[in-house]
Amino acid sequence: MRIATWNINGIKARIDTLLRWLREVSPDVVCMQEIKCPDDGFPTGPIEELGYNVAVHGQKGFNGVAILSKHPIEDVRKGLPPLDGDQQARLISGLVAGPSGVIRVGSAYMPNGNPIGSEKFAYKLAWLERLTDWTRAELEKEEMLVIAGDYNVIPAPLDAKYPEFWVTDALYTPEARMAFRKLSALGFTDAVRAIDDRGGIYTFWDYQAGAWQRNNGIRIDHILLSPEAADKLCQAGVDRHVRTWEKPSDHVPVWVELS
DNA sequence: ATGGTTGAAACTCAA
Repeated sequence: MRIATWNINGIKARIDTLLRWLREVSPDVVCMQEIKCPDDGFPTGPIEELGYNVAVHGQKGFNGVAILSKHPIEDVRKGLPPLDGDQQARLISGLVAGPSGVIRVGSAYMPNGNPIGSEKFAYKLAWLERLTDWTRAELEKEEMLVIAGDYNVIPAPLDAKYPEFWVTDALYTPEARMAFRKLSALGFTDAVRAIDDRGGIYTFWDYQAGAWQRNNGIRIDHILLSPEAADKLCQAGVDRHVRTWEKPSDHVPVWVELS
């Protein structure tokens, strides 16, 4: 079964693009980020018409995550513990029973964290630590767990066309990269990296300064697999061609194929 | 040093 993640950058502005991609790829599960709408603003109708169930954790204007699934989504959990005082909608998870078995699938949108040293940067690092705490508890269940999303972290130099360009950016700070490594080290497999260890695989190109035309890209959207899920990893990749479509998101979909 | 772009929502912010 195919599980994908896509930072859509505004579901209302991108619904036709999403439907086109769903028809083309027909993934079993899609983790979405930056839907930028409240729950009742999500265009569930046309998505359900394509055979998907929908779970949404929305927010007006900013952030917002969702899960689409051809299989029923059970035990949906919204938000990242501790929930008190955190108004930002950046995590949703649910149990999906598909051809590969029962998987807890999480759609995660890590904070951007710029500029470095700001309150936002501190929130980013704290959020990654909270996610690490949450996943540590989940991993103890020794069940299939897939955390897919926009991590807003460039893990290594080969994950950027021009790494030196990013040294003053929160996405590439030693602190952010260390936090991502600490999360991964709990036992996750970075699916795309496990399949292909070469450079030049990017998931995001800025709208500005001709980043796409210059292939000035970075790999910040990741699919992390628990050991039980990694055992079933067959293939992984990036739907790069979607960036050539009209009115594209600045991110492209990333996917895994599990047996 | 600045500008370059986009979405959502509102006369600006976040990315």
